[in-house]
Amino acid sequence: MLEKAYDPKPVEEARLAGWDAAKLSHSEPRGEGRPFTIVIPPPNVTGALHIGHALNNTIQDAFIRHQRLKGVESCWVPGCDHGGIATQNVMEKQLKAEKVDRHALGRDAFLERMQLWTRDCKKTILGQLHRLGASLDWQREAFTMDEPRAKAVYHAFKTLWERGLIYRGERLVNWCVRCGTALSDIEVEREERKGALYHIHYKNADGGEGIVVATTRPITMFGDTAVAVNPKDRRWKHMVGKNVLIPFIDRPIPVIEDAYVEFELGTGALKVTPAHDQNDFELGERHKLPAIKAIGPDGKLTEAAGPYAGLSREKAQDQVVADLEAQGYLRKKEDHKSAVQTCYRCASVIEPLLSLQWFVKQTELAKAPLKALDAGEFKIYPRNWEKPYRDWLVNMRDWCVSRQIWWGHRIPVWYKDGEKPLVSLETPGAGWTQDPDVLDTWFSSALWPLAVFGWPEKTKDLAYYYPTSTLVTGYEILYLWVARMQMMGHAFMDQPAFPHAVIHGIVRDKSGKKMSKSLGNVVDPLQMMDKYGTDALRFALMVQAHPGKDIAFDEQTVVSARNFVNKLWNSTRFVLMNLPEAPLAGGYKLDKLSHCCLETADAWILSRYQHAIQSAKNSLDEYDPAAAAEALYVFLWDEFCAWYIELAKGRLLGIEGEDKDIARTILVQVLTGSLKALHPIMPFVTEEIYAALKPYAGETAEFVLKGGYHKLDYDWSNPEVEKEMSKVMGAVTSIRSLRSQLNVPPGLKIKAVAEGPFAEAVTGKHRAYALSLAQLESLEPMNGGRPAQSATAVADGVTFHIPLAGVIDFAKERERLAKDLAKAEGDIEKCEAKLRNLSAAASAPADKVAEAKAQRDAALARRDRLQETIAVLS
RNA sequence: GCCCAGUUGGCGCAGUGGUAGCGCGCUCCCUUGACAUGGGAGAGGUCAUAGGUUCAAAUCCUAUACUGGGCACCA
Repeated sequence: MLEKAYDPKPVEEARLAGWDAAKLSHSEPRGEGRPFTIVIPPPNVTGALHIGHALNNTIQDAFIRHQRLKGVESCWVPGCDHGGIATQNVMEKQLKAEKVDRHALGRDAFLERMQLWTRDCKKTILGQLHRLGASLDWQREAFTMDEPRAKAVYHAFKTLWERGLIYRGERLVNWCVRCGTALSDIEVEREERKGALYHIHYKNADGGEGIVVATTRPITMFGDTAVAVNPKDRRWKHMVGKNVLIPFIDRPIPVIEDAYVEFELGTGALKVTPAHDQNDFELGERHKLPAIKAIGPDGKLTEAAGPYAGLSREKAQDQVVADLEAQGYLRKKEDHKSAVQTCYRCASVIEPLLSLQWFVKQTELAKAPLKALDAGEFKIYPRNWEKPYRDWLVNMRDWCVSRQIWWGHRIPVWYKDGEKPLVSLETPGAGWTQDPDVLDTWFSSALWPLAVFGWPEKTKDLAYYYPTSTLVTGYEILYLWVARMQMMGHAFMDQPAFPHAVIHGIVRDKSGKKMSKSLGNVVDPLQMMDKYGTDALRFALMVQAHPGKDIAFDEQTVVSARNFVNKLWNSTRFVLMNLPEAPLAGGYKLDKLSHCCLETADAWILSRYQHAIQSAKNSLDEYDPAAAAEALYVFLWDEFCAWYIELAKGRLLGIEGEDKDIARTILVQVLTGSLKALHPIMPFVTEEIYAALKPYAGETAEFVLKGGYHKLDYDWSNPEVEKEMSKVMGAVTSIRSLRSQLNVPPGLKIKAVAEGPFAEAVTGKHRAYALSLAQLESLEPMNGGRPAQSATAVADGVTFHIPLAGVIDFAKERERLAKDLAKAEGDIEKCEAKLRNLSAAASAPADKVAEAKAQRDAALARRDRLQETIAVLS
């Protein structure tokens, strides 16, 4: 016998051990037909997993288990990402705590420490995924920096180089002064900050009036190589062609014309700093202006800044502004808010810097993914993400892939004096030195769906599993990762890496704020699992995982999910309590029932069951986990437990016989089938229950996943019986409501007589249901007049009179009836409005009219009964 | 500036043309032999605003407001 309450811990441990021993989640190329394949978004080896990972991986696991239950060969590849800058930053923090400098340690020793860290971190992360129940193919674990993946990276680099898609050049890049490296355009975030706009006077070289420029960053003026004005701007026309002097250093620069300059902005005169601004850089190229670096990679001003050389950006800014003011250069200072760019890894201000870097050309690589998108060969769920994805592919600039850090794939390029750079996968011999930089971590991530299956080798795995089926990730890395995997997939395999991308939201805190360590509002998934069980956490996340939407995470949701798990557990306990100790040979099977023997409740629950299962499966097919979770929750709790189990109790308490076995069969089969449908979301408790139930269900599969979904070999859908049942439920509810509102003690059994068109059914066929669920002592059809001193419950098709002499408070009863009457009248009004509408229509749908009429008539009948009753009472 | 999403009871969210739903919370009653991690009964929304389409709009269209996000620009 099961325990009274579900205890997750021992069950989870035992089930995990069982699945592992059976290698349940391992896949090999086999059979005909396409497999269902997912590659995990590899978590960075920066620490432990957070609640967002729990969401991401639970969704994937649900999809994978769903496919396995459908009988599709399914493979989910685990692994981690080395995480480039992010991981190096973690290590640097550790070193800092130990007061060790990375450079003092040296590159090799540093990398050795990184390897050790990575080993531990991978263990932690994979352990957490395992505990979450993620049915990953553990034998396929990959790492973005292991041997096979390194081969893929080098091969990709070399191939792109040979195709002319990789080049090295001096370009303006986003430079993070703190991380000491270049970043790509999408690794930069923008935030609006308050600042000032400084109007600065540049004197004329030959002593004239000069010109006034406006800038937010005066310190860049030491890198100015021109001042530009609009050719149509008459205010400055006289200055064009003249030279002006940069304050303090008196370096002369020309005043030039360019249509890019706008009249209204600032003073209409733009200082041009090609080495520190993207637009200025382009302007400089048009006019063949030199680029002078005023700020170095260390964030300090260079020699070009004359007296200010060596000062940090911040200090120099204050000093320069003070001096400009003191010496009369500053003509005006106005408040100005401007967008500053910040590093997505360390949040420090980005410096646009001219530097020599490696780039991947994007225009060519974007063509195939664009075509695939337009052809519908690649779809993003929800679909509204397709447009931003498309826009990004169309507009992106070349991808800067070199990083001036140590942790990553070293760029496979070698230099030697007097020789052209050599792209080589091997050390080319004496005299050659390798490029010190490493590749952007996203370069290797982009190859992930290829590399995990052995590319560039033509492996059996690659042939079988590629392209993968579905990619599940958050919208924050749609460009950073998804788009690039598609580019690489097309570039190297002529196929998209996956036809579907499922984009989910991020997990926020209960009030909708983003979780962050500094806000202290992070939720630890392990803690949730410890407290409520893994199934509860999974269900709580899934029931809120509406496509593409963020989740406001409230621990209360996990509590109610835990309650649901317990409900499931206890309903199973109930079913088992009502089964004989020795299972029936072959089990209680639906196909042994003759349909004519089913009671209304049986036919009803089977119809609802079929509907719920189908709806859950469809929702998972459509990548809507929340809808699947919701459908099963409602069915199991509100229909199966609240009504069917209660309705079946009568037969289960009765004598042995066919009736009892039918009830048992339906309980066993519906429960078994439902828990299978729930298994993708809550694998542990469903596996445990399945083990207890399967001898009775006549099943022999070792695990839920092995047996697959219940096969429905008969169409149980039955709208008629559903309608009938809802009338029964309405009748029961009307009596319960009466009892509650008139304060009839719950234990007190009462007598009732029934009248109306549905009274015969209620007092006959459905009598037992009404007696037990409404706590009735007796229920008879009304003969003659209504009983004296009685209260009245009016439901659709049936009116109950319940003698309550001595118990009833007639004032309360009148109040109650008046309320019901008002409701009935409201309903009538709504129905008639609808009927007026429909009859006014040229082509009123006949079924809609009939439906509305039936609704109105039911409401009318209820009103009449209520009016009669009220008349009798007054 | 352009684009996208959201705006539904106290809170968090479903609901793509036909009488407003769920979870949590709240009120009252109940330890009846699966479950108090439970059961029953209730209270509580003119579905952001203004127009429009339609016999009929939370649902479709247009505009506005607010919130969030993406992109671009910012001298």
